[in-house]
Amino acid sequence: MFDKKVRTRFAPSPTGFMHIGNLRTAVFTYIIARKYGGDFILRIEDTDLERYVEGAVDKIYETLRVCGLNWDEGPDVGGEFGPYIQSERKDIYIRYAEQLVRDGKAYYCFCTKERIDRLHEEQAAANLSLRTYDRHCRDLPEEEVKANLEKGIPYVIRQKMPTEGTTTFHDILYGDIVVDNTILDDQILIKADGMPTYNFANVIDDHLMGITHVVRGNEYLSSAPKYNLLYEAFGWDVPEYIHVEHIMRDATHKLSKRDGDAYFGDFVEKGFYVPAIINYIALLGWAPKGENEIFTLDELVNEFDISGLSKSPAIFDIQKMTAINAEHLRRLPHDEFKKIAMPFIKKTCSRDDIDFDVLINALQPRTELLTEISEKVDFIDALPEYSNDLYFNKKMKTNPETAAEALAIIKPVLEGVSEWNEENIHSALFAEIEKRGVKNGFMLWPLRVALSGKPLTPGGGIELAAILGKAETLSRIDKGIAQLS
RNA sequence: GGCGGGUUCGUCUAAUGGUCAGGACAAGAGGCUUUCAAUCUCUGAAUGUUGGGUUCAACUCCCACACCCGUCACCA
Repeated sequence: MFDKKVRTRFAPSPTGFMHIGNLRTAVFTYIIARKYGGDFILRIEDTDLERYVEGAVDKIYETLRVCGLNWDEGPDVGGEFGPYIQSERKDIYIRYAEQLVRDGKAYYCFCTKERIDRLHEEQAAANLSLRTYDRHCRDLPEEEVKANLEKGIPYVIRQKMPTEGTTTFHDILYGDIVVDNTILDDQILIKADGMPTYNFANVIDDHLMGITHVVRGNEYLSSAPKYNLLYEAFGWDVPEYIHVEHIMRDATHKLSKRDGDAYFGDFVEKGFYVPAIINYIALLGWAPKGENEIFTLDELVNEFDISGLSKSPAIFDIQKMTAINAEHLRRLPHDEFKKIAMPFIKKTCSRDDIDFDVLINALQPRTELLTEISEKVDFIDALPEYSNDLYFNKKMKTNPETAAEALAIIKPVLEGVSEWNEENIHSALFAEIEKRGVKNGFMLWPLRVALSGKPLTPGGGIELAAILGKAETLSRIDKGIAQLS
């Protein structure tokens, strides 16, 4: 299976944004190349002129780069098997198709689109289960072909399919798949506009570029046997195929653009951290050997094994993805998390005289999505209006009256803290708590409320005090006392 | 409809003839705690609610059936 250097390719069509299912295919493709010390090639399949979207190629580059899926050969970085954009390879395909015609394995077809449509309608009306081309031009006399060509009648090139027997196709995951040749259509190789069809261009390019492992979506499984016939016609070796199942929205629907969140960019916008996205989608349709499921891309390469790939569709679960995201964020070194979190903090917090390191420490274990951060720190700039009801806490046995008492005690204690840091605030407060023999919550719950005005905060009263600084802390305590009297 | 493929807790999956069918997310209960956060502990939850066969033994192999997905383009 790996007797020659592994070469894999990711071959997207520039028709829009990067779909998450497509990205997963890219991830698997990349991983296989890296895992076996091979090359990862990027090829742009733009043979459908009508569906081409301006800027889509740049989007592909950008997404792959952000994800760390670096390619060894491709349109922008070059390579010895270029060009890597199919529209620039037009002549190559035509040359190979014409070779097949000369060998009697393909033929010019002058049938109009209208004729084919009519044919299919008739077949449907006759309740035929098969709708194939009737091979009208398959055995046209040579003179007629020549005459038509000279007259400039538009044509396509079709492959002659065998009319009997079976074709066997092999997939690493699915094993041998055998189909009856009678169901095979004389497929079009070159379209009337001179562009190759996807099927044809794929075979030519994969062969010419020395691709050893083809990873692609499951939707190609049914048409796969046709490929073998093409390889056979040229006398080429067939690469290994790995078809991966779809990512589903639910049991009966694929994750599609209609769901609004099927694109890579959508997830980034929602606050997902890129390595976590990669990690999660890799887990959709693939399972590691051990019980750990948190991996960076490099770790995935290390951990990957084809036998872990699944043959059944996987339903996308945003909750699990969120959990994995949170875990990735938690594992980040302090400074790395700070770098990532800062832009989100800055969205609602303009102050820079606060203790960011304490804030980061409080935030890091509590962040599931990066976008939550902005809302979590919005009390720092200005204390929001809040209701005294927040001072009620059943478990802590606090209420507005006990809170007023507690804040009055806290104020002079904190005023006495000369070097303002988390540790000193903590020991000053706890000394007082011990002295008075009260519950921690008696003092700390009101402090947290007075400093934040929020029911939920990154950290408790001591951390908030450390973050806000002495002056701001004391001023907010005063505000709390005033509001309670 | 023909053809191809698939089917284990709600979800992702492990177990490729022998395990109390395991883990993670989610859910529920509890502990700790300065929060409804974080963390820890525990619980419930599945082999297609099908039917046959092979075998000492079937989630695993075979045959039906059911359901789901894909495909049948001058789209990829």
